[in-house]
Amino acid sequence: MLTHAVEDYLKSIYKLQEKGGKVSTGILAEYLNVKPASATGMIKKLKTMKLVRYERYRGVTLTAAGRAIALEIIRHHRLLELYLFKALGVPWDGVHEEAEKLEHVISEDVEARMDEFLGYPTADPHGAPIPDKNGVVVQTASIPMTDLQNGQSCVVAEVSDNDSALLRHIGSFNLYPGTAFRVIEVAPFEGPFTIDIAGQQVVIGREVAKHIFVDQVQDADNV
Amino acid sequence: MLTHAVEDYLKSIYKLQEKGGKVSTGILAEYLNVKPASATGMIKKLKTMKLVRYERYRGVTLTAAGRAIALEIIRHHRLLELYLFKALGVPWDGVHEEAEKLEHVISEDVEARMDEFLGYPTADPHGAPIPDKNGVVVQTASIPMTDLQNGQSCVVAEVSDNDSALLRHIGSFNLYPGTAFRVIEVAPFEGPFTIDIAGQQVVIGREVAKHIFVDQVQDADNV
DNA sequence: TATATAATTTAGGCATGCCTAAATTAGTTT
DNA sequence: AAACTAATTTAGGCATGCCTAAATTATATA
Repeated sequence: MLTHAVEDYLKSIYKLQEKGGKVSTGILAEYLNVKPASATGMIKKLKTMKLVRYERYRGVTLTAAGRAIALEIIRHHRLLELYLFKALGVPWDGVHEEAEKLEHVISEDVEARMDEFLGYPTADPHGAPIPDKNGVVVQTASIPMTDLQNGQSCVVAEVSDNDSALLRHIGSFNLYPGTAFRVIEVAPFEGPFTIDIAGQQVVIGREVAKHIFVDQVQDADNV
Repeated sequence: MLTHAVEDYLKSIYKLQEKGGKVSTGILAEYLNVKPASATGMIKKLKTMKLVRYERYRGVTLTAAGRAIALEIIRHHRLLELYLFKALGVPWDGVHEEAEKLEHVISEDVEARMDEFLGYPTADPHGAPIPDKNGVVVQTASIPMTDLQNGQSCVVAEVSDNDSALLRHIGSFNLYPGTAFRVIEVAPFEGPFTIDIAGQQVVIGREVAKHIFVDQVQDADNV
């Protein structure tokens, strides 16, 4: 059996690799709230286990075996988040922390039962894709909200899940995945976004907008 | 925060204390599948934490603080067992193992939500009492099935939960808590029990009967 | 190219919680 | 009471995974 630490490192390497190829020791350590020296030690261990490729001072990447484990843990995590949200009513800003602990101990059997209960879902409460049993993930082409211009219409696709307070804030505007809105104004000089959600006008700061990813939709006016 | 090991030791001391007062190092070690020397070390640690009373060579007992923690973990465990059984359909011979891992990581919030979902239950799938939020446990006066005589009628109250194969076996006779049956014959010389469950005759060996606890009921004939 | 700075690795330590082997204590016989 | 046996404790070790401090390597700048 793998230790929780090994699972966490693999998961983190996977996520960091998604946005930037090779992962440096420092970035990984920062992401895991661990000192770089500790990360070096674990990376060496992962290498002997053939779960990562690694050369000193040159960063680390997952092997196929390491990636498979990372995806399994991510699947656990996201299915758990959705299950806690839908079956037990845990608020969406609380599911991440809870799933973080459960993902390492849940059995494949219980996971399969949650999957069935949920109707084999493909996204967690924050819109992140749930890998299937074989580790296949559907990658979306969503863009950050900060890329939007005046007048554009879109649907929330995904929201960063690691900051509980931020999630509560975003939730207070009803900006859950699936919610449609239209940009009314982008204030100049890196200013905030004024948007229209179901007739309500809301102002969203740039820092918040960075954490919201959207899919554009054709505006009704232009059809 | 307490370590998983500390929680497991406290839970085990509680259970062993139930049936026999002071708990010896050896008994505790055997129960936990650990060497006596390891148990000695942990017991000393628990003593410095003021969770147990202990004198060398004289056994160990829980303090009020230790007991409170033990009961909280047992509550987690039994609520989880019932939740897995009822909400996710995990077979009753599998819930123990699963709950053993989850009990250490579940939050009070999630526990409260499961409790509510289940309608504030008082017993787990094996009939063991679930302590309430304040650590109050309702102790039952059930007797082992091996104490029954010819002709007696009773209802299954509780079944030992730690042997998965035994549970499957007991389940195959439908001897779940709440099931009523009547003793037709107790074979002499420590022989097996022949019982009647809803019109079906079944033979139960003594080794199995030891793990089944029952409440006697007044026989209809005698009313 | 020499040097300063940033990133990374090495070295040595610490806490947990387990182990085995040896020493000690308790309890039972003779 | 002496001797034996069983139970328990002490002593010393090991693996995990974290830490700090010092050494090393890579990279940018003068």
